[in-house]
Amino acid sequence: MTTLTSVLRSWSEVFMRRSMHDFMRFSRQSGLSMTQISVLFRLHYGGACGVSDLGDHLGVSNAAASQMVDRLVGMDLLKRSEDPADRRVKTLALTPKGVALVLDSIEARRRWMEDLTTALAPDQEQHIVAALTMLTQAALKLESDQAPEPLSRSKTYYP
Amino acid sequence: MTTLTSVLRSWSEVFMRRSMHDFMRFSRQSGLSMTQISVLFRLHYGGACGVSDLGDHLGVSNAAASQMVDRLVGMDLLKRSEDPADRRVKTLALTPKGVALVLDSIEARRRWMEDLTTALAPDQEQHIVAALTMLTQAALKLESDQAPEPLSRSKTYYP
DNA sequence: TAATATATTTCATCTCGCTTAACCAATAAG
DNA sequence: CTTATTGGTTAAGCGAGATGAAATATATTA
Repeated sequence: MTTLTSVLRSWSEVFMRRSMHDFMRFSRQSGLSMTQISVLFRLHYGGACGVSDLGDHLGVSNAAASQMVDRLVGMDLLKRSEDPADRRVKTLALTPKGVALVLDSIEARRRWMEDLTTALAPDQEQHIVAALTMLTQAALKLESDQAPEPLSRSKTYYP
Repeated sequence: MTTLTSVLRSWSEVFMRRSMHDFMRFSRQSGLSMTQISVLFRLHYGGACGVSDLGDHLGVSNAAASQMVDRLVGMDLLKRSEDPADRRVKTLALTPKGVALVLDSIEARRRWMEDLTTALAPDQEQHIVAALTMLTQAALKLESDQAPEPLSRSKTYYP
């Protein structure tokens, strides 16, 4: 029998395999650790921030965050600049090279989805759109139901 | 307009957020690194194997694999035993504690899917089952089309 | 102004995971 | 039987990433 649960499991298996595979490839090609990638995506999606914000985000001491930033700056992926409003804080932002790296990764995923789309018959599309919409909304509802408290630092960003 | 691509992106966002969140939580709670988790899942899904098989799987030297195994044995998650057929090889297998850890993680994912299922109206189910089936098959087809060569060591296992 | 709090960096030190090289034991090949 | 070859471990050393404690510079508060 094909219950929703089993179909869902099959789908997430193939989807996860793909995602993980892409992630690993990205990590190897760029030579970046998971943490470093997380920092880049945090800055891309979450916008510029200070060193200790990053520390909070990663769940790590300020000293560790500072050193992490230092390495990324050394790779020309991040730049540090003084916040004119409060000259204690160093505003962190992606360099053009950093942005390019992030966009490449996003593009790879987009391309896969595009390919997937073309692998489907046009008359299948409509049903799938409807189904995925429902599924996404159900998942979002679950998310808000199950996390009445803030997800706090676990707000992870990924390629 | 809601193209399939955009729906797919929304879905993968929420799905990935969930998966990553679970993964990170598992990693923190168990105190295990990504590599260590990968080893446990490799043994769970792939069955017992020798030290160098593990090294191949992880893409590292035998020495590194041996040390990794040593740490996991120290945590009572793996056990080493001599293969009676070829006494050079040490057969690796999960201990009960190791199995329990893996099963916990699998169970968490299963529960989420279960919850997701119940968050859907029963009359939606049928459509979603059909849609996901199509989607999964399309993705699998893509997979086999795009990887005529063996994916080799990239055969990752995940929680 | 003086005292205190905040943001970041630096330093010494630790652990993890990796590498290469040397090594031992068991098996396979000549 | 001798000589590779193979599977695994050990040792020395490296770099990443973490920590706590101390240092520095800027803001805030009493």
